Amino acid sequence: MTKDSKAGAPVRRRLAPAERERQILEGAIAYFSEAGFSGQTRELSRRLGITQPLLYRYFPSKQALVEKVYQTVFQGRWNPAWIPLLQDRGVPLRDRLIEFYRQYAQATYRPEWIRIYMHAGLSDPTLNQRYIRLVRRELLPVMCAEVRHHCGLAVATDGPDEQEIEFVWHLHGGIFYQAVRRHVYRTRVSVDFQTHVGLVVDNFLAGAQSVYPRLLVKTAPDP
Amino acid sequence: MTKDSKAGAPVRRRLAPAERERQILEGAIAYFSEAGFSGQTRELSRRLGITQPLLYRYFPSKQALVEKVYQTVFQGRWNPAWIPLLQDRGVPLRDRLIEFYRQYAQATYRPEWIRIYMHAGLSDPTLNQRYIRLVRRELLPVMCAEVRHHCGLAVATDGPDEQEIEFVWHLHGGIFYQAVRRHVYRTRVSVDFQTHVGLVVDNFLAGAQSVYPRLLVKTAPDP
DNA sequence: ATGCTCATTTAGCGCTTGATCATATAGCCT
DNA sequence: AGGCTATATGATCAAGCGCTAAATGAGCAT
Repeated sequence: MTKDSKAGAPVRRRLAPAERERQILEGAIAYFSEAGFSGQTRELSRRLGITQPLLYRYFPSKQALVEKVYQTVFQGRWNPAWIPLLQDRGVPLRDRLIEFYRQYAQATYRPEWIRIYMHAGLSDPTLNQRYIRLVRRELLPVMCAEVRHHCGLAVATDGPDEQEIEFVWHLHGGIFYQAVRRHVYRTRVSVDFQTHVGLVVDNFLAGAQSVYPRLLVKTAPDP
Repeated sequence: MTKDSKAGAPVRRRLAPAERERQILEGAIAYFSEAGFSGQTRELSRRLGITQPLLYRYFPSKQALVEKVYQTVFQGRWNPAWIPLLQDRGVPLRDRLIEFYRQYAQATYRPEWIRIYMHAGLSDPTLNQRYIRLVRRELLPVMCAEVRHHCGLAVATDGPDEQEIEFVWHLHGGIFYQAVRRHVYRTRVSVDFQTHVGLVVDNFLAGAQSVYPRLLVKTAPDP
């Protein structure tokens, strides 16, 4: 029986500070995405195989660690190149949308992203509101414009109205909610994501041909 | 200066047990839907204007109170009459779907329902999985069948396949997610719900005409 | 091998939490 | 008015929380 074969003698491993910090942050993302931000530092340290006070050598407080988790998970996942991708009219709109959602899903439809996003929304939705403003300002107007063009309609000079925004948001939210079912409710979603997106995008675009003109009645009243 | 003008002397009100229990339960629903189930019994009692030990006269433990909250919020909000409503082919399918979502929204798209549902999903998704099984078993197959009929296609005898279910779930989830944006992220949704549902339902049905036949290729391969 | 440095642990403080029990008093019955 | 009942409160416990400070020892330079 060696010295550390029993629980009494822990294995003390000395890591380079940068490496240890990275490890703690990674563990914190995994743990807080499961337990939420009311998860305890002791349980986090237990999962990391370190003692709890060690966390405080690398992060001044739990709050600071939590904010670092936010930063790490949500920073740099938005790709500005998605906008020109969606605007490239040399490619059929359906293909642009499908390719966009392939990339967008890869960036954000991940367990940590989705779960931390929902945890944040329930405790303090400031982050979500900021993200939604981003989507609402950068992404949705572009989608509106491209759908209009796809339907052979003029693009409004003063931008889309609320009804139109909500209309494309239904597409966006419906796809996102599949990820919520998968990663929050942990239900099995046994269809291929790409195939599914292809179907709902085609459904959306085909339906838009007949619905979109009616949607615009208010913004452009018949003469 | 009267006896209870200062904080030192609380107003002790003696209620009928049934009334007090009802009041605590109502307050617990409001509080836990905001703070989540990691909310504290002391804060709950403070909001109710009672002392914390009094909670334990009516509920044996916090866990028991939480479970009563679950029961109260989710029990009896599902209306079996929705199924025959959706199957009534004397009414156009678009009108059936719009009326269904009007009633469904009134029953479930409420702040407490949505928020507690999401809180539950993140901490222990058992409840959500049960609810989703209900939707998946009772609601979605009916919607699939009615959409098929609406598109002039034969209804599959062995029920819809996964791809088809996910397809109608996109409609369902997209509408639900608008309620999540409203009640979880607390963003303003400044369109009329009925008008919005009308648009996305029409969009869905119009698109289905062209997409649904392709969707069924796998279940009914061409001879 | 030996000593030094600082990453890591052990011990523990102050506070909050869910839960308990004895005490006090509101409100009905007579 | 006076007494009884049981609703409500005050005091408090044990466990768990974020966080701190001193002791320890792993791993490098020499």
